Amino acid sequence: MLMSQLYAPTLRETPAEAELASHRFMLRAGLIRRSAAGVYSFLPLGLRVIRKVEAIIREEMSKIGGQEVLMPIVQPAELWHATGRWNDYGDEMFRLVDRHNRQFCLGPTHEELITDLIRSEVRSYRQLPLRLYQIQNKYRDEIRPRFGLIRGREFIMKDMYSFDRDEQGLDESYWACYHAYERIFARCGLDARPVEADSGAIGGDVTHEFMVLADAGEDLVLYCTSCEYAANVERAEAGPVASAKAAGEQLPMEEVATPGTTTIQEITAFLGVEATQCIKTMIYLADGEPVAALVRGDHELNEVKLQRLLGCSQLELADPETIAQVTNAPVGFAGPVGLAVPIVADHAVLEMVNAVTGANKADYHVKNVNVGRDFNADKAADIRAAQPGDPCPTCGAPLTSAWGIEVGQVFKLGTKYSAALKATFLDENGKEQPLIMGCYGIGVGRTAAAVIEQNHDEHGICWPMSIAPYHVIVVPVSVKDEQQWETAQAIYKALQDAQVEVVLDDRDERPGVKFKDADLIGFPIRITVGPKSLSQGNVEVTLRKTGDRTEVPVHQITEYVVNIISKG
RNA sequence: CGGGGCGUAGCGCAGUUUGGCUAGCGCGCCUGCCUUGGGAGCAGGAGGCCGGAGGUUCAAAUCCUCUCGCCCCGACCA
Repeated sequence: MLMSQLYAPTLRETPAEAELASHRFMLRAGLIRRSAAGVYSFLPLGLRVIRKVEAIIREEMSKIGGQEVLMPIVQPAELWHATGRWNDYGDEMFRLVDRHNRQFCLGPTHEELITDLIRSEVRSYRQLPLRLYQIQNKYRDEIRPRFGLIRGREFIMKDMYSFDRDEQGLDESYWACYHAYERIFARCGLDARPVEADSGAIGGDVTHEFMVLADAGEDLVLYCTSCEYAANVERAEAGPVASAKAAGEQLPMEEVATPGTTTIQEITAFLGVEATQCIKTMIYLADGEPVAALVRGDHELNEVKLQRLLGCSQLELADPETIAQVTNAPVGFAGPVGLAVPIVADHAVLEMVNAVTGANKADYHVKNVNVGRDFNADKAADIRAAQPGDPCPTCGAPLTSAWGIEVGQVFKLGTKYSAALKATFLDENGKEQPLIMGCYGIGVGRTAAAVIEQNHDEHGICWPMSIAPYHVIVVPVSVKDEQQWETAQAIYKALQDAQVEVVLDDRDERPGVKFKDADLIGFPIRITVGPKSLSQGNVEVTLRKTGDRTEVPVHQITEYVVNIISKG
């Protein structure tokens, strides 16, 4: 490909919309252009990268017996009604109505479709296991699309669905895919790590997310530095805390005036106590029913854990009116003593002695509150967010935290969809059983973006060889110099003949312009054909990632480059 | 959805507070000259319904009303 013909409109300045490195460089290097919020076109260079990521995915899916299918983006509402997700998905689903007033959605995912697709054909255990996958656009009307391809409303996703006869089969499918994902991300040049995760609306109980650790990540990951434990903060178990019970005698409860102090920070300053002595009481509405959740003052409540514990489909902080009704006080003075709604307490709260908490009375708190004597929790559970420094649930060493970009997730779904859609098979005994399902997604565009987050410098992208849009760019310092131009063309042709993906920068530009564009786009190898080296019969090979420069004789250049590429 | 901000040339922005002649600047683009190892220089040039609609006014990018779009923070999220 000639640079003068390549549709890669590079930008000198960064468009105002972009903040993250991946977003900035994808725009500046001419990989993508925005069409609407969270909706992008892929230009030739961007598409080449996407296709390479997809090719790696296809190879690895194929290795574990995955067969590719293509399913509709437009999906009928009935299937979604059958699983209840037409409602559960809420505003995140793009919905449309046809001329006959029939309802459809743009598929945010394909569990319903795939289950419908196989349920009439798969009849026998002899047809199992079955692993089907698709790579295609999916649609989610995100509340806030951002960061370019990292959180779009239209995005390319690979999803594999597995169908097995029993739990053991599911386990095999799950771990086969888990290991395929490790290979896929490694081949894309990513440092990705699997972490335990929450399964959210999609259902299921066992699940791992593959996280690319990067400051730009949207998920907080807690991991252990001395063992393999790693988990999304939504899921991370909070270990036990030191009990205060032995430390002190229970003192008589005492009401104190605390005018205008509604936050833990204000209370600790006003009363001169530690946050660890305070009980934070939050009133939630679980499917509309009020419930009080207690955590220690220095802890954060984990809503995902609370929701899972309560088994509700909607969980939100109660509005001020409800709080006033439940606690007889304005927001900021809630406490468990004498409260008439169900109380859920974090384990750490049960270990507290002589705690400070709201008095359920405007401008008052109570001191020396003790569990068992002054109030009882209806449920005690792990409902706080684990935090850095907490003991690892596996080995007890302190946990560390980091931000992660979720590039893939594997789920054991079980029978949620097969039961709802009556996808069954006959086992060896002729007995009808629901198929046991798993699903396994990879965000393709997001993976490419994550690669840039981990592989860039101030000048631009540093593509790993495996997914670089082209391997090599040949840059003659001056195309007007006959010897340089002839040599550059000869090298270009020789590399093409050797199946190298190469671009020749044939533009009559000053060298600085060509070098800047080469760095921005991120060709892993640059061959500079200039007067200095050429007088020695050499050209200069520069590696984008390391900046290493090597003089190579013109007649050896093809072999030299092919060798670098084959090493990845 | 709540809070904040922005829509003026392909990109980045000024001008809007205090209405006034032909709407500017840098980059990019086109032509010519010149230059060729890290985004050169000179000269000439093209490109705008100032997001859209309505209103006020002798006069609107500028004031008013409505609307559409985008960005950031939060809530939310396979």
